[in-house]
Amino acid sequence: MTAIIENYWITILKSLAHPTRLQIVIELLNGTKCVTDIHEILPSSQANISQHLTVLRNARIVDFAQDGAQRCYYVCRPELIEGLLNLLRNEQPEIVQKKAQCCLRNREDGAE
Amino acid sequence: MTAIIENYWITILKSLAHPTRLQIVIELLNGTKCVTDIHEILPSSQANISQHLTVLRNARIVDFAQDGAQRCYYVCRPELIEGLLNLLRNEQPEIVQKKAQCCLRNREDGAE
DNA sequence: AAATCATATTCGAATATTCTTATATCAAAT
DNA sequence: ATTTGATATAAGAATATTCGAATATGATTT
Repeated sequence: MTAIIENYWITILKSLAHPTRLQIVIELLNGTKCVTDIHEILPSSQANISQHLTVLRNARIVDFAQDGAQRCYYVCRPELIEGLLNLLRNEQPEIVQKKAQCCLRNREDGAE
Repeated sequence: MTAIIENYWITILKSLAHPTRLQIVIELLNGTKCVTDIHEILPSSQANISQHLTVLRNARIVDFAQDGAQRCYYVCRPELIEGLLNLLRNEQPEIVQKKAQCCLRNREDGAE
């Protein structure tokens, strides 16, 4: 099983790796919101919120339903996003390996 | 339950949101490796690998055990990283909301 | 102590991201 | 048709990230 990295994994991770965008996503998990709603909750400008929503939409993390002049944004892959957030919330203790022998480079007794 | 974003969530997400770094982490999940090992697997320069390892280490995603002149790197929060990767691997279908009414802005009948 | 192997750091250029300002689009109401 | 409310886009400055080249550090061997 070779380690395959899909390009869109990077896209998803990049999209979430910004405070405002992560906050937007968290807010949307609590319920569909239009741009003005989000603008009222977060301290960013309307244009900036809109730009971030475009990034999230390109990453297929959010989508919207048009309602008149409004666009009601929602998280279109809630399981993925909630799963990621849950993992981040469950801060686990770090493993410490005191001694590790990772490879046999430069060892006389290196078998094979 | 307010939506709290921890700074280190962003740090973790940012660290993983780079092809080389994500690849490094995936390789390390398969077993501890020193810098030269990683250098032999990935197409980046030694200096660059080292730089990326520093980023991952600052995010507390990897750590190393010194073994002579070598540094054997390993993923120090494997549950977190494997969890994230598993979520990314399980591509889930996107939800489509045809009609959404996200807020009662500008509606006569808007109750409360 | 000099040479060598393994790894890290510094510097700087190239590139990408972010945010602000201004403007454009588009639907609904007047 | 004009205005208004809601949202998007364009342009550009400010900032951050990335990576190569050169060099430094530190452990091991000779």
